[in-house]
Amino acid sequence: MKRKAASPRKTAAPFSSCFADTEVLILEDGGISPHDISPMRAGLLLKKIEQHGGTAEVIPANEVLEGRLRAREQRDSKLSRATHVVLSKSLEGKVPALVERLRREKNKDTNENGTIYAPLPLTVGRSCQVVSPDWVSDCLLHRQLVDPRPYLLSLDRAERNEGGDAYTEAATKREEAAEPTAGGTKKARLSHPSASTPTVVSPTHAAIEARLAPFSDLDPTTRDAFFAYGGPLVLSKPFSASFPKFACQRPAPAQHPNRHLTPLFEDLVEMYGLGVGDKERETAFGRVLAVLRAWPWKVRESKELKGIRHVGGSMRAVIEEILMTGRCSRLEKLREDSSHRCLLDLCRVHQVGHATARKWYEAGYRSVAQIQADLKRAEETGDGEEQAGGEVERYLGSTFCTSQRPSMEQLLGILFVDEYSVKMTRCQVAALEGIVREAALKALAARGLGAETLLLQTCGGYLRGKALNGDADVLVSCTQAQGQAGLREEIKRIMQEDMGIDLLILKEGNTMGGFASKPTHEKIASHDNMLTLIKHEGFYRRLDVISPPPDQWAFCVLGWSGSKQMEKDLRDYADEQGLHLSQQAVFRETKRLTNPKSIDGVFHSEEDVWEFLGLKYLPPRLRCA
DNA sequence: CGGCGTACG
DNA sequence: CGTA
DNA sequence: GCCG
Repeated sequence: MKRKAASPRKTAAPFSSCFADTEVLILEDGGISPHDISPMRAGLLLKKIEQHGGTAEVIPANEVLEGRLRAREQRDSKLSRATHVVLSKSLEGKVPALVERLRREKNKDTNENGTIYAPLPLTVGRSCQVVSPDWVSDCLLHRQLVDPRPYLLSLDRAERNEGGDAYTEAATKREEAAEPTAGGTKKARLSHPSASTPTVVSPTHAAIEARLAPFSDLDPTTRDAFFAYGGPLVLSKPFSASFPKFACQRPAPAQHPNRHLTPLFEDLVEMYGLGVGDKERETAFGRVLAVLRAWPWKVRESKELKGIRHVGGSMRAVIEEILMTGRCSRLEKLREDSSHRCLLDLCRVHQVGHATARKWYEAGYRSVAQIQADLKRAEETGDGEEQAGGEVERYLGSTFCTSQRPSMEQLLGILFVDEYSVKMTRCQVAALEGIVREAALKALAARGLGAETLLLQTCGGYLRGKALNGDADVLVSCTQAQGQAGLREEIKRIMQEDMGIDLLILKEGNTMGGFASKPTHEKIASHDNMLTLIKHEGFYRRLDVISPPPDQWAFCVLGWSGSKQMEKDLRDYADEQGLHLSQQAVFRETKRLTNPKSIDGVFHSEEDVWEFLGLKYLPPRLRCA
């Protein structure tokens, strides 16, 4: 039964123009109590003001207090002057400092570091009124611009300290203009009708909007997706209490507000994993990194993260140091160690991790370049015989090859170390996908199967929307099982023989007949895959082609889409539900689930899998944890 | 204090 | 042990 | 390093 086409939205008339001609500057303070202006609340206020005909902008109060306003942020400002400034009660005591800072920022063009400040979007001391957020709520409630006087912040301290300046003169005038007996005191401290009932902006919808607000720099698609994601958010509790335990329960967009923290955590993960070789520490930092990538607003104090799973004392200490100094002494200490630097360099080679790098290091090799030099010597002193497609053999007599016995893959990794590090644009990944598609269509056509039976999806970072990718993970299958059998092998052959493509095969998996065994005694045909270097536009590109049977399609797409942390947490989460998730299927105890939906026993899409696990679906672009 | 994702080559 |  |  279809929905009425013209079903009017419940919120048919949510808009008014009560904020017309007002330009509101909201100072967000990062607090989470009902009286604070959390980023969530700030976003909500902003949205509401804009919906009702006004203009608004959110500025972090800390940045004003600390003089960290950036010229760029100011240039982007929609406001040339504010008619109202919204401050929380918790900042009331800081009003003098804020006023002072606002005036200073307004009057100077550069700070001590030479950073250029654009004029603040605030005409201090003119008609601008500093009010509590409840003014906004009450305007909304009455659908009109209410008298701001009861909501004015107390400026007595400001008056005392800053006597005679334009701001306090205006403030004084405002107070004089007010009924002399209003409240019986000049200190009209946030007293107003709804002071005892903290502004309730409760619907789930509002919560989602608010959670969305910090992501205003997201592209519209991601923004909409994030909007659609309800998430386990409870406004009545502190946000940290409703922050989900698992990465698969929270959206993590590529562009997130904590990029002042994540790059250093990425470095810590790499350093502990490859440099130090402490994989437990690596996972610990990786989990915190995932938290930061999903935290919906800019962390300003490490204590905001108190109580979040995986973020313990030493993690908060690291965060605090980065917030205070922009640096991480712990990481710097590790970087000073030259052995760590060498190990990281050696790990650039494909098929070389911490253990192999250490082995080579202990044998005296300090860099990839050094190994390349060794190989080059062998090439020059050797017979130099050219062997088509077999240049590797030329080096087999080198000191390095005889003493370290690198695998063929590693040798290729050394020779092509620069090519491996070159990333592809999305366009180039799409081109590789096109090549695989062409080969797959030919293979299917040869079996009398049409294009409509082709299943093809490029997963990995590409599917998550990454602009640059180190490889292309292309999944290929066929809705008809007989079309999938041997498909990957056929694609390889067509690419090499019919299309004349230069393919270096690094690895080929189960060319049929392999079975997954671990979680079940039931036999499940595993994926047919290959890892190759494909020459394209003059570069060798890493191309993975994976071909699962059609009934495993959804699990495979999910399993190859990442991020790594997302995959880990999906499995952890499944375990907690008494289930087992693999790239082939979901298992309960030891038996594969074949008929969970009691319809036809097939998971057709990623969505089906998420739903079965009891998870809100996260589109790939929100899996950047 | 054990465990940290998991299957595969 | 390294990779996805 | 953090959790159960």
